[in-house]
Amino acid sequence: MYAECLIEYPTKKIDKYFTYIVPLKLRGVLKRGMKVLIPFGNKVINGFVINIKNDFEEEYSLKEIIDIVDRELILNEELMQLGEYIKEKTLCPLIVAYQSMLPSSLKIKKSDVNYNFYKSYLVLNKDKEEINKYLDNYHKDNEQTKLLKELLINDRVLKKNYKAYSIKCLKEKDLIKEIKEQEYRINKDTSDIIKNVLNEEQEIAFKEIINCSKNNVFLLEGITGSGKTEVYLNVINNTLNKGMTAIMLVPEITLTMQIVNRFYEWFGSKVAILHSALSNGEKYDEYLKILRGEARVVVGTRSAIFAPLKNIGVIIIDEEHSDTYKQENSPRYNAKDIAIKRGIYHDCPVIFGSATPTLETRARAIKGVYKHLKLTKRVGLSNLPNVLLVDMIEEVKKKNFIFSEILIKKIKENLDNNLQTIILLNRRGYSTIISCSVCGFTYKCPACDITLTYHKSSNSLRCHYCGYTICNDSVCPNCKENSLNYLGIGTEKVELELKKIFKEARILRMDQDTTSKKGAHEKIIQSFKNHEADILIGTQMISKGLDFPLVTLVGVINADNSLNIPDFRSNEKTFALLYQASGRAGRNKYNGDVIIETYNPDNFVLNCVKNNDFNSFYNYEMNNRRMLKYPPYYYLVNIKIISKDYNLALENATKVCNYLKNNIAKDSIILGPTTANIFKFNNNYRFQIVIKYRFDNYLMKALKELDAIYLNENNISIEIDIDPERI
DNA sequence: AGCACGCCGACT
DNA sequence: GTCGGCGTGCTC
Repeated sequence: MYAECLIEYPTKKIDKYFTYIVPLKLRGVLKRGMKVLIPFGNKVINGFVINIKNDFEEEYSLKEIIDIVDRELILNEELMQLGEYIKEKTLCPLIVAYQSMLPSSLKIKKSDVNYNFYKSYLVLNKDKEEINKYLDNYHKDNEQTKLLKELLINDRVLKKNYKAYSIKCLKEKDLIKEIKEQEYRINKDTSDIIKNVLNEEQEIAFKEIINCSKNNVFLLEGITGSGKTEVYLNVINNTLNKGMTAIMLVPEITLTMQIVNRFYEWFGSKVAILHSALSNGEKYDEYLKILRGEARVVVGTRSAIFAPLKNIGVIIIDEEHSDTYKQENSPRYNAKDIAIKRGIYHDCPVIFGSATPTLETRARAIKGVYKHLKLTKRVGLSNLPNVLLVDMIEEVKKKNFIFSEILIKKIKENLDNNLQTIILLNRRGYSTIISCSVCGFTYKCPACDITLTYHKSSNSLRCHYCGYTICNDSVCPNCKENSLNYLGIGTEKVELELKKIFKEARILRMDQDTTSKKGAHEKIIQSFKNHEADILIGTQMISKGLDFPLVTLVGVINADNSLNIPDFRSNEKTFALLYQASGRAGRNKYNGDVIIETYNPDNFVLNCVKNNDFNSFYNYEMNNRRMLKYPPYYYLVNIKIISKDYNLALENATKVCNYLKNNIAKDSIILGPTTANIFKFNNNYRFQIVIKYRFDNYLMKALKELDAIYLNENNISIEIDIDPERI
């Protein structure tokens, strides 16, 4: 008996099957989809079984499989096929597709790590009568007595609650023994909660979804605060009651703990969570719960779409517009595509939910490809906030460089009324450009092509792409003058300036710099929620799905920031960011205000935010996309040609371009080569070519061939991103 | 990916 | 004469 295996190395050079002999002891046990330990070259590595067959025709001298890594861990047939699909669609090595499905990836070298988690308990080794007799003769009032008495009442006690010495004595007397039981690290119970009655719109959406048990994709378009989560919870509840299972994806778990806790309240231990912030042990536990069928609802981030659930009854993608659903490295899959693929396999509904869906999704909903469900009313008493655009050109004339008059006035009002304020600025650090006013020198990262950001708290200059850090010595390194200017505003500066203006205000800042430690997110959010601070300053991470009842004011500093990013989605991203941020204001009985500071108060996108008008934005941007031939009218492929050698990169970019011109459909558009968005990154020069196409029967073949050409090149590499999130 | 093998340059 | 550079090719 023989097994065809993939090798754990995630490279295209070795993306093929290797045949091994199945030893007698594993016959009948070894299955397709299992991780195995195999000799390869002169090393022992992990492999992954693709096929088991009875004969082999090759002339190799075969080696034997050493062992199965984990007998419980096995990829089912659906996921095995899904792996092939991902390889085909994203041009990744097959093993990479499977690695992204498994919890602790195949890459882990120490294959002897046992992730099973045990707790040790103590139990009686004699019957209770004998123990009582023993206690009658043993009169000391020590821990041993206490332990025995405890065990007469409870069947077992936790070992760690007692001293090793006492345990040792009792063991020697043969009175107690130790047992081990496997435990899950995460264990939640349902709690009695008020399950809100659905309003009319929610009820309609709920009914539509549950009455269509077949495969259908829904867009649940609901404004912020309209209670999409309640619809999800009811749909999932209904699915579980039918004996089926459910997956729900969220953009980032740490910021969505409020939703996860709702899931625990409703479904308790039936919920498994999967995301990257879990420890390897926790991941393993949650994965086992799913494999064993104990967890029937999976909540998680992108890769949770591969949860090995059987009999899936619904798949939900919350905040559908989030860019986190697209993986930015190999395999470059989009969880939304996988959701649709799995939805077809299980013939179950797929729900995309958002207040600001992507144009692609909304266009499909309007065309009738997806079913369009709408929630237009905010739940409870809350009203939509008033949005004000402030012209910063006028403010600068009044020497207000960061905060406009009206923003300061409103913050003050909020402080006086004991209400909370959120300030959004999509740039971290203190100052984003440091340049010399004498010689014009500007600090740049030596490995990347961007300016360094000044961080005042650590007095350092940092590259936000590669992490390069140097100490700031306050003089221009070029002309040695003490003439450095600190331009461009970051969250750190906003915090310090606000502290100067409002000396008694309690201010929190949430950005990558203040949330690098595990649990820091939750701590800041909880603290703000408990009203331990008046003002929360942060980057876009504060705009997502958070619900703070006392926040009545949201201020946006330099809203133009994200409009000016050179990407076809920058309008869409800006609208979503500002619209979602606005949704943080006035989620309760208070009315909310949103103040957006901009140098372009006439900008159409910003005015759509002001008018809370997604429809106008949609029509405007669809028109842009149609004219510029972008999605949803055209599909995109982004090809990057990367080398440490500038000339080599440029030369090959031109070659690739010519190759494409000769090998793909004539009506497909080839743009470039141009410099990539981050032209130089980690000392690599990056050129890119963008393909826009509608139907192209030659494209995939050409891309595969291109990939193969660069396989054996050493100083140059190529990256192909099909349906890129940004270009 | 990792490693061995192999063929040319500058050193104790 | 040897140590070591990294180009090439193989791993069931």
